[in-house]
Amino acid sequence: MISTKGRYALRVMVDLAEHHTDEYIPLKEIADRQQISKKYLETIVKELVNAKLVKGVSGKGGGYKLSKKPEKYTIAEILEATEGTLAVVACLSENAEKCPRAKQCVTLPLWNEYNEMVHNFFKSKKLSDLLK
Amino acid sequence: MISTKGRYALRVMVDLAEHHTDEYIPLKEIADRQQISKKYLETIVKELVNAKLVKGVSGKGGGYKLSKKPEKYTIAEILEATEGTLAVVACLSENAEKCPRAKQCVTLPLWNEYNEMVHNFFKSKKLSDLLK
DNA sequence: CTATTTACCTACCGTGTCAATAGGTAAATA
DNA sequence: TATTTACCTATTGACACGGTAGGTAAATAG
Repeated sequence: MISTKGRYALRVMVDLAEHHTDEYIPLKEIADRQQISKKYLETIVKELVNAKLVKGVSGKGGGYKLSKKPEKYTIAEILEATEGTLAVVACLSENAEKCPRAKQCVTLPLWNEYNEMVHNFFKSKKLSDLLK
Repeated sequence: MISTKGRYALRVMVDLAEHHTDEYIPLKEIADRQQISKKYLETIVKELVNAKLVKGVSGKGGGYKLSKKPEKYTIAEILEATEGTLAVVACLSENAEKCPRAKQCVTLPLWNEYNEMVHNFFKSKKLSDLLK
C-alpha cells in the first residue's frame, strides 16, 4: 500500500508544478495549500531533495523548485524516492539477497508478472499527467 | 507490498491443491514441505478457514482440504483473506471513511486507475494457474 | 475407555515502520 | 542585524509484522 509519505510527496510535486515560476516556493505555502503539517512535509521533501527531484535553497526568498519540467518526471521515480522501493514483494526489491527457493518457488512467476506490471504502470505515468 | 502472510497463504493453497486427495492434509506435512514454521502457518491457515477458503477438521485423520476446485479460486480472494485488503491506498480500502478532499484531490484518479488495475490482475489469476 | 493425533484458541514478544512533533542550526537576503 | 527560510537530529505513540508458547477441544484408533 502506498503510504502517506508517497502520496504527500506526489501532492507536493503537483503543487510545485502548478505554482511554478522563476521563484522558489517556501514550504509553508505548500503546507497551507495542501493542508499538511509543514513539519511532516519537511521530512518528505528532504528525500525529494536527496533524490535531486527538487532543488531547495535556504534563506529569505528561498524555498523549493522542480529541477526539471513536469513531463520529465515519472511517477515511479517520485514514489521510489519516498517509498524506498516499488517492489511488490520483498524478494524482488533491489537490495534483496537472492532467495534460495527461487528455482522451485511456485509463486515467483506471479510476483514477477505483478511486479513488472506495477513498475510499467508508474513509469508510464508522468507528473504532468496529474496537472489539470 | 505483499507480506509473508499472503505469500505463505498462497503457497499453502498451492500445496493443498497439488496434494489434494479425499483425505485431509495435516498442517505438519505442509509445514515440512514448504519449510515454514508450523506454528506460524497456524495463524495464517486460521484466516483461510474463517474466509471459508479451506476446510479444517480436528482429530486423527484430520487436517485441511480445499473447499472448492483450484480453478474456482481467484488469487484476489486468497490474498484479501490474509492481507485484509488489496487496496493500494488507504482511502480506497473497503472500510475507509470517505475522504473530504476527494473532489479536489489531484492524485485520486491515479490511485483509482492503479487500484483497479491491481484488482483486475488478481481477479484474473486463478489458483490453478500456479500449478505446474 | 484411553492414548494419540490433530485443529483451534489466547496470549505474548521483539523489531521496525509510520505519521507526526519538537527544537534546534545554518544559510541567505533585506 | 534581524528575519526568513531550508536543513538537521532526535523523540514519540501507535501499530503491524513475523514468530513463539502453551494450552483446550475434537476426533479417531486401539
